[in-house]
Order: sequence, then structure tokens, then C-alpha cells
Amino acid sequence: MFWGVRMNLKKKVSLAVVKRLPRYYRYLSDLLKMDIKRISSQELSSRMGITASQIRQDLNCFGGFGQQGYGYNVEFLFNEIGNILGLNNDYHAIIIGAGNMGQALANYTNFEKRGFKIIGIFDVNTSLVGTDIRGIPIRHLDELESFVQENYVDVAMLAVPFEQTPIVAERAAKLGVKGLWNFSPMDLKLPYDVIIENVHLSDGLMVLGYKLNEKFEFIREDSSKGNDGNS
Amino acid sequence: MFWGVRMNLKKKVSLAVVKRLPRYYRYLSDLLKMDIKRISSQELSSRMGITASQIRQDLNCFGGFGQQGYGYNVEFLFNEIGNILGLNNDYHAIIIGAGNMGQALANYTNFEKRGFKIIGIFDVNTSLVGTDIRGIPIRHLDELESFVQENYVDVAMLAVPFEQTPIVAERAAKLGVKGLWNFSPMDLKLPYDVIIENVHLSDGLMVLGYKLNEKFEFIREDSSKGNDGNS
DNA sequence: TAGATTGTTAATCGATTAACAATC
DNA sequence: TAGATTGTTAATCGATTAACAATC
Repeated sequence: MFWGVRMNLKKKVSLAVVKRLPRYYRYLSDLLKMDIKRISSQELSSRMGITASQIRQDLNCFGGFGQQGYGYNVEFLFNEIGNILGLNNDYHAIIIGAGNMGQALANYTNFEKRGFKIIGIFDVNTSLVGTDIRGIPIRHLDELESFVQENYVDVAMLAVPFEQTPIVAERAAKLGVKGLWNFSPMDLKLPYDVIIENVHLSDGLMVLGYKLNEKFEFIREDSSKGNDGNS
Repeated sequence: MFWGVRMNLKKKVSLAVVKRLPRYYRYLSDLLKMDIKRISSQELSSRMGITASQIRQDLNCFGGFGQQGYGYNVEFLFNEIGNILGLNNDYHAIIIGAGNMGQALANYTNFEKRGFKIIGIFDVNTSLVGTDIRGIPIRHLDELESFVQENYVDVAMLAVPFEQTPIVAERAAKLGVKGLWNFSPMDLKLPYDVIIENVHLSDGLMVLGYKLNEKFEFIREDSSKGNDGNS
């Protein structure tokens, strides 16, 4: 018996761990800026507010990045996590919808540092079409098909009105886009081989509301609550 | 021995459950729109892609909303979850930063349906100050202190540049704002009694990148990867 | 009543934490 | 070498799932 297809035996890393990686990356970036060369799991633990044990467990899902008696080399670990997250992958992304949210995304230069290059923006608003954001031209949505066929597009960021979202999502998926980043408050599902991340901003706001309630025992002046017919 | 202060004995509901509530709320809202009057945990389970058992467990953290042999009344459950999330709490919110993201937030009318009313927008850009978004005037950031003292403000949504974020966050917290919703890619921490929710959009994008890599085995044409000095 | 489906307890699974031998 | 700190196994904790008695 010999090794099968490369790395198919590795146990799949849990999503809980993967979701923590960007946070590690952020803290390591801060350490780099502060010119800190090495860090122990203990020290990182106290900065991040998670246990040292968890840090070591998490990192060891991907390999032994540290050194006994020394800790972790900040720059090395930073680069390794960057690699794991695929930050030098040079993904090509487009933004569909050039309203406020689409423009905010287009202006968020950080995405490029994270390996996502925005190569096109699309909208139906003819007064926007022809203009550009940071040099990226805004095209009419009608050009979506031809553009994606002529340019390699990995990811579409969807910042269109709620009702339009499933429609443009399907168009993008049909064209072979591999990932969708959806900002409409719905759980987008498609019968295509595409990875979908739903953002759900207002869900987060509602959780904030819940926490406020819990902590400060709100119920503001109980103003005309109406209680209209709850069974 | 008798009952202590009201409901201080209830076991604290775990954050995992609370985070699922907005999603239940969304699905129930959809059911209402489709004029579906009642739903069993089984049926909801298949729609949402989680187990019926989990649905019943989750809901029973807050009380028995269903009826044996019948299921759940959609409208009743919808309203109950809305109450739990404090959607009729009439929170007063302000937006600090009227750039693209701030404007996107200001135009997102859904927040009002979720119990958050935006009563003010602040920026330092004098060409924006004096204008308004959906009738909400944009004020100069200098007016923040006087405005918050004169108007009840529960939550500040922070959509300012990275470097400004800790500064305006501290100003808001000092003024007694109870919740902060932070859109800068940092873990905001403050020595005040304030609840902070950090959004971290690009963290989500990086997780999408990781999943793309995992599924499609990326490594695009290995274009001039440079490999500049990783250790 | 019989059938359906909840509320709730018990079993399982997975993730976090603790502990410690390996080793730099 | 002695001290420090990792990598990793084992123990604990919490969350999810299964099962079923209660009951509409």
C-alpha cells in the first residue's frame, strides 16, 4: 500500500478553525507592524483573548509552525497563514451593483491585499455606466456575459437590490463563476457548483440588539407597543 | 426559599442559539409572505437545512411556542422571535462616517424594520455636511457630543477610516452610547461599559477564498509567485 | 379516538481545554 | 545543561442529535 492522491488523507480542518485564521492573520500583521519578531502561544493568547491551547491546536491543523522553547516567528507564521488562506492566489472578482454598497466594496482596497483583484463593476444605471471607480470601469449589466467569457472571473460580489439578487446570482453561476459573495438578506441557494457566502449584515445588528437587551434590560418607555393580535 | 429577582434563574441562552434567531426570523417572514399559516419543525427543518431537533431545542430556550400534533403558528412564532430579538425596541442609532459604507448603511431601510432608527449621520467632509440621506441630516463630527447629549442614542455605527475608528469609538462610548457596530477590520476594545460588534467583511471574503481553494484546488497558473523570503 | 408533533431527557458528537512528554 | 514552549494526547465541556413520553 502506498500514498494515494496527494493530501487526500489529511483530516478536513473544521470550519470553526478556518474562521479563526483571518483573525490570527490580523493579529500577526499588527505584531509585524510593532516590529515584534517572535511570539509564544501564551503571549498571543493574552492579546487575542483565546486560550494558548486553542492557538496551538489550530495552528497544528496545518503543520508545526513553531519551535519548542522559542515560540513562533511572527513573519513566518504570518506568511504561512496567508498561504493557507490563499492570499497570493490572485483571484479575479467582479462587483455586480454599483450602488452605495457596491461602491463601498470597490473602494475597499484591502481586498486586493487579500488576494482578490476587482476587474469589473456592473450596473443597470446608465448614468453610472461609463464612469469608473479607482480606474475600474462600470459596465452595463448587459455586458456581463461577454465580459465573463472574455475575462477569467472567479468571484462575483453581489450588491444589487434584494429582488434582483437571485437573478444575477444565477446568471453569474451559469457563466462558471466559482464563488458568490452575497450581501442581500437571503440564503442564496443555486443548483450550480458554486460556493456561496451570505453576509447578512442585519443579522449581526439583531444580535447586537439582543445583547443590548440582555445587558441593559431595555424596554424603552414601553411606547404604544400595540401588541396587535399575537394569537 | 422563594423566587429571586425575576428571571435571574433562567439559564443563559448560548450565543450559538441567539445567532440562529435572525435566520429563523427570516424564514418565518418568507413563510408569512407565502401565506403559510402553520409549520412543523420537520418541514422547517427541510427548508432551512438544519435538524428538526435543533429547531425545537432552540425555540424551547425561550418557551413553548408550538402545539403538539399541530406544529407552530407561523405568525405567532414570527412575532415571538421578533420580541426576543427586541425588534420593537425602537433603538436610536447614529452613523459615524458618511462615505460609501456609511451611505450604504443609511440607505438600508431594513434596519428600521429591525427596530433600529437612524437619527443622525456624522462626517468631517464639509461638502457632505448640511446635505441629507433619506431626510436624515449629515452633521459635522464636531457636533457629535452636543447631539448625543441632547438626543437619546443607543447605538453608533462606525463607518470611518481605519485609523479614525478607535478615536471616534472612544468618543461615542464616553458619551454613554451602549452599543457600537464597527466596520473597520480591527477588534475594537474599549474600557467602557459598551457592547461592541465587529463586522470584519474581509474575514468573510478570506473564508470564501479558503473554500474556493479547498474545492477547486486553485493555484492559478502559478504566475510569478515570487516566494519572497518566507523564512 | 388515532395520528401527529411537540417539549424534554438522554446519547452522541465535536470542539475546547488541560496536561505533559518531546525538544529546541 | 536548564528553562521554555511547542506538538500532541487525553479529559472536559458544550452543542447537536436522537428518542420518546406527553398531549393536542
